[in-house]
Amino acid sequence: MSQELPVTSYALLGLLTFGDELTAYEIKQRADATLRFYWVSPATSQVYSELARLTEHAFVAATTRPDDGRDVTTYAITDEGRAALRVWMEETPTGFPVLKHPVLLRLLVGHVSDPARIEEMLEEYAGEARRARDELVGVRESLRGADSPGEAFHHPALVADWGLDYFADEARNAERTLARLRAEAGGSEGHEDRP
Amino acid sequence: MSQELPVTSYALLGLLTFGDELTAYEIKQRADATLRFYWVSPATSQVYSELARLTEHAFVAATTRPDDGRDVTTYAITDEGRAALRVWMEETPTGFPVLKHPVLLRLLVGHVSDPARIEEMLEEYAGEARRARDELVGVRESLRGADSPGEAFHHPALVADWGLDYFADEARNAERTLARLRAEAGGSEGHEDRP
DNA sequence: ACAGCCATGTAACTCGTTACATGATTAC
DNA sequence: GTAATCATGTAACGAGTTACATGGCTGT
Repeated sequence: MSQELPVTSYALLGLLTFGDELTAYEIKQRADATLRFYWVSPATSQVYSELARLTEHAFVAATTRPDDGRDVTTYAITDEGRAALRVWMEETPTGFPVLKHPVLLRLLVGHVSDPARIEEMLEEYAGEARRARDELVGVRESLRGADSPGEAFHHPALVADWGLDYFADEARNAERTLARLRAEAGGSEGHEDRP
Repeated sequence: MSQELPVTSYALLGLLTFGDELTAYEIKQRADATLRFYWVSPATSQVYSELARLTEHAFVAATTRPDDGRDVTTYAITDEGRAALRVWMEETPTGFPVLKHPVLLRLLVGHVSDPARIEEMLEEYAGEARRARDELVGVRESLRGADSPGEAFHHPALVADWGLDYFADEARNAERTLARLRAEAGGSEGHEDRP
């Protein structure tokens, strides 16, 4: 009954399945630390509105408690929420990944731009991919101790390992393409058939 | 003057830089054949509305010509369009790729689902990634003959080669993760410390 | 005769973003 | 005292989607 929620809703709901109760603010942080790499980094305002919707559906329960004078609201997943997440996982089609890759988009139309600019872009991107990988290494390390089969962070660890490979592959592809472009530029100045 | 267009606009504009003049319908097909893999597959209706906007900006020129009785409109990039594309390429930040990966999202919360369902999902995805790669092989083949440095499809060929690697890596990661899950399930039934 | 492709749009809607606003507590 | 972080939202907007509508031409 009702798989009519956007995927991001289920994603946020999923962040609450690790045994703790979080504020919207903390959920946003958790999303930035993990979801960001392979789904999205929802805007803070969206986190609040999705939580409001999840509360309406009774998939999460909000608890408002005074904390040092001010009121703080924490959210916990409910049994209905867990059931809904399970139904979504098992009965809705997974769908194929969507990749929005501005580097590849710009490379595609590289012939309208300065070759040096394209090379610069690839170099920058290789660096960014390596930095993203380094950040993920940090995430992966933080899972150690509870990442064995059956433990709480086993699946997140599998995801992180996949991500580590992905970013390494991206950096490698950027560097390989860069090397090809440089070899061409160096091999013959401007034109082909010049001995 | 005006980099205020959405990236998809420039993407469609870029599809018109390969020396031909296309109908909206054909642009949609070209997008489905190439852009789809690393940007988006815009809805047909969006192709029409983006082309209308690009025409307003004089980045493309529409030519309506009767063809077998009915009127057919083709679009060609203008000099202004080429200049705008170049400015966009060289003066706006490229941005980091956004990956919406439903397989990784579901794997992350795998502990709320049936393990068999997760394995099934990974198996399916590995197959889909291989099929996507096969389709890209077809695209890559179609570029042969004009893919050398300096030729029209050199950059698209670089992109396609990158994509071939990407999909192979995805299939490999899916299979590796699947193998890990199966090894765990087979190695010890349910719990850990049982000899 | 009918399905499928070619070709062109309009209308309604939703997801998600940016900008804005507020205020309290903590660290320097 | 002032900057950063914690915490919570509202409002306006834009990109992109689905659903709908139309009609001619092409192959069987």
